[in-house]
Amino acid sequence: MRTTDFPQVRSLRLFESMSESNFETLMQAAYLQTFPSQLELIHEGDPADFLYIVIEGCVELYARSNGRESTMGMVRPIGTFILAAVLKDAVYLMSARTCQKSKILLIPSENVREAFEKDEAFARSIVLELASCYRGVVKEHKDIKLRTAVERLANRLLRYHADQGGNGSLELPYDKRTIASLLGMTPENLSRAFNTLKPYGVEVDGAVVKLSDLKPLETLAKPNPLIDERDA
Amino acid sequence: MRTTDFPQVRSLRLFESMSESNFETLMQAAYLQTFPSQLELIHEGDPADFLYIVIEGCVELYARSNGRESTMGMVRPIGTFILAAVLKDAVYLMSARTCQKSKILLIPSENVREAFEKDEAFARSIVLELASCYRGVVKEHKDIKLRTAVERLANRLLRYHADQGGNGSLELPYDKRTIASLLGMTPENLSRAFNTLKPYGVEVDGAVVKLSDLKPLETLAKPNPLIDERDA
DNA sequence: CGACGATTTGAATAGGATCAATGGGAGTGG
DNA sequence: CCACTCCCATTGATCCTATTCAAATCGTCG
Repeated sequence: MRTTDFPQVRSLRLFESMSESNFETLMQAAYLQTFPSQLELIHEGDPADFLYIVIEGCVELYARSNGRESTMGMVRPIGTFILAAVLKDAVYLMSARTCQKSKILLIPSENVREAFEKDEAFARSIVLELASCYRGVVKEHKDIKLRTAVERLANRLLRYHADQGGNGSLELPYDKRTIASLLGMTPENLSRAFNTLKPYGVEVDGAVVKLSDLKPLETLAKPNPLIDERDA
Repeated sequence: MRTTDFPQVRSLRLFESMSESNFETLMQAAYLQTFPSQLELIHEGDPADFLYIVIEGCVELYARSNGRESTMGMVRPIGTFILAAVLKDAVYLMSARTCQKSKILLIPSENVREAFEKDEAFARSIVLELASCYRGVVKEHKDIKLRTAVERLANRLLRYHADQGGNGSLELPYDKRTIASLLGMTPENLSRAFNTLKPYGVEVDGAVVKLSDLKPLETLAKPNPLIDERDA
């Protein structure tokens, strides 16, 4: 794996201030692999052998307990996952599977920790990355503890809408079943939540959602930057 | 504030590998204050001016949205809170109030970030601390997404029981209303959940809970180390 | 003793889950 | 190109969980 293969990886906040030679060393230890859809990449409880970076495709993070399963997050290019487990040399708390054919970069945990020890700038970048991830989960936790299912959906729609340009229309980025699980509800309940939002100007056609009037939707959703806005 | 004032602070994982002089500098910038019970220390949305360390007493982290409020966590000596906001120079995502008369050490954010820039060992400690906090929230998030209220209570009781020696009896560490909010339910529902657990050998008398038979309780709770166990 | 707050209990309601059945593409094979 | 199949999404009916509102009880503290 040569450094020049991945300018996008290099440009990740996590790596950009790393020294060239340390980055090179890290990349030389890494593997680039393409996986088919629906392949389980990691399984919760297993030791964290690799840090994963999604180069192409999409990865779902999920967790199981008892007989239940819930989607914990989605990772799209260029994004990393399970950094915390790698740094702590602990077991994964979440499982991960591809939801499309995906190109993934795997960096052995040991090498990440070594680079973390050797490269001061990298250690600092990791702090900021971890702090962002941490705040992300806190926001999700607030979302689920402080809002009803319909409110969570309304706010999520507003977020996707803003992300996609805010021109009155948005495309759902994942299967509805996945979105339902992300939002902590069943697919049936998601479907009903969409119906509940119809009087608020939400029109669903497959994966396309049209928002004909933001005002009433925002009144219902009461978006809160301390929950809905992504950190810098 | 002199270094020798706080051997316990120095011994925090966060500070123990910091250089003596940097630690001294940090402590000299810090304030030690005693606050009465029920005082709001920080308010979500405000800029993170200080890193807080609980020396004595107890602090509740909570969040509000819409008209609702939920307890996000409790901090006891010697524990820090809102490290992530301080490092990112961002606003607090949670509010905090004392739940007893408490002695708190406040370190100006700027000084923490300065130490983080200057002291390599400190930066590394922060990474491990943040990674632990991150994994803690992920576990709470799994808890609430994968379990019913009764299951959450059962597992929490088992955790307190183990923490307190596992001799068949435990004391609830907080008000029932607080525990209810921590577990994501109403006080009424907590009361009913206790009743539901009665046939499983759970006997409640005020803040004292007796577990007469762990087997059936564990069968119901299905404790999962990837949710219930604290990280090292 | 009296007052207050916390907890518990009861009744009614709402929110969400489950089970079952139907409709609707997307992809496959003829 | 069409029929078939499969999976996803939707809808309906019902059940269960949890919230809300109200009232009673308990304990503590002055």
